Amino acid sequence: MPDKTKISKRIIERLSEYRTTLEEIDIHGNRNIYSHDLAKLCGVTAAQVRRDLMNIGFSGSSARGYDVPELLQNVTNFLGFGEERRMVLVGIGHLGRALLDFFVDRNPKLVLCAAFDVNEMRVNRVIHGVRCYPVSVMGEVVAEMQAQMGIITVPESAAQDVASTLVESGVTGLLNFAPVQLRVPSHVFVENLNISTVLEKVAYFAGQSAEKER
Amino acid sequence: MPDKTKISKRIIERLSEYRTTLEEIDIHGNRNIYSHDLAKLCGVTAAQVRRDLMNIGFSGSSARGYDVPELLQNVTNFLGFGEERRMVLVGIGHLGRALLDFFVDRNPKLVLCAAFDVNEMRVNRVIHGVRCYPVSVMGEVVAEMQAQMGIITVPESAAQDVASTLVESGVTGLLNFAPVQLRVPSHVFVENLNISTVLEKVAYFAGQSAEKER
DNA sequence: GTAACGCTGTGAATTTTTTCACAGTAAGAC
DNA sequence: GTCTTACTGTGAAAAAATTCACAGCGTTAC
Repeated sequence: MPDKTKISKRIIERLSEYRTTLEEIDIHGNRNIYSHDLAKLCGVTAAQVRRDLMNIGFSGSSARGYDVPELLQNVTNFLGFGEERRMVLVGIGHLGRALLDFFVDRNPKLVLCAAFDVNEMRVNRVIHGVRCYPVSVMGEVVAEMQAQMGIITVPESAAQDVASTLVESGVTGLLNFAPVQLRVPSHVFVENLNISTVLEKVAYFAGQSAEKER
Repeated sequence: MPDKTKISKRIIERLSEYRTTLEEIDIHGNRNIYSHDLAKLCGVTAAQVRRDLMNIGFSGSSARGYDVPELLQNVTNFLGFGEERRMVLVGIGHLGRALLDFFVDRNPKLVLCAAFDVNEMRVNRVIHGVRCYPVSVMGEVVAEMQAQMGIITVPESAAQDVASTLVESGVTGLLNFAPVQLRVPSHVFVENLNISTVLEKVAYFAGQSAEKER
């Protein structure tokens, strides 16, 4: 494990992208890759790639670039996928179901181990291999399974309660789709993903471009 | 329209969040808000809020803070929601459907006006008020409707073709869920939203927190 | 052998983003 | 009226992120 220096969110995002890309390159059988090429595939600059890899203490060769399998291994370990991570999903609406669907055949070290919903119609069954429970047993099940992460796709009004319960049960990372600022202890990491915000951003810049075009 | 200075992605994201929050505050009937309070609701600092509003040329009062309806109006206009924006969705899988669902009762100026899919089973009908077409007519329909934005939720292998067709038909902003770097002309804005990347980020920091706890 | 090439690793410079800190101001108390 | 208070607007400082630019090196060509 390289070092514990504080690594920023931005760098982690890029490392994750490098990892996904490297997996594909590895499958294709390419043994080496230059910073320049990896950069292009990920939409960043070559200097950025080199700097990021420097940050996690990985070195390449000046003639052959980076060894793909070795780098993949290193990035994977750095991100903590050496061991299995368990997570749960709360809220089995359309978005929740899309996520359940999404997990089929994804990162095998990120395991979605349970899903919860208040609606009785949606629980006590298995969707895409994931068992669905009523929220009433959420705290208990999460603690028992030692899940580390929670994905929140419930309506805004329920999000804070869900978050609190998850945190009490040992969860230290949340991905929150509800458009509300969650209050959690400082040791818990929260990533907010507000679809409206993302769309409005695209709308703004789409407008800018359209303006320039005229 | 305030000014032409280059405004960064980061600022636009925050403005969008302020906007959503202000709408709720407005509905609640509060007429004024301090930078400090808006900041807390959005998870940023007060100085940040003041700086951002300064960037779009909005001023408050030293005694009453910001006038809520006026600020909401200003931010809305700045983001370009004075007029209607049309967008289309390509890929009516689980994620696409979740997004169709999501749009019910959202920003009334961001109109999802059509959806497309290759699968014949999914088209020629109306889902949540949105008409679904086969991709074969996509270019034609998009151009006719003058859609400005496209949301791509097709598999990785089809994403580039879809993007190219959309751009040819006049789209200048893309929200891309496929884990691939799209090649588009420089006047087109692309926002990539890779769920895997977001999750891996949460996993990393959840791990860090869990480690600290021990 | 040695020359030429094109890569990495990385200090240093630059640019961008965020925070600090305080002058200026309007409202309310009295 | 004057005093107090708590806010905004904003230069300036600080911090963070990115890019530059080049020394140093392994490989290949000849």
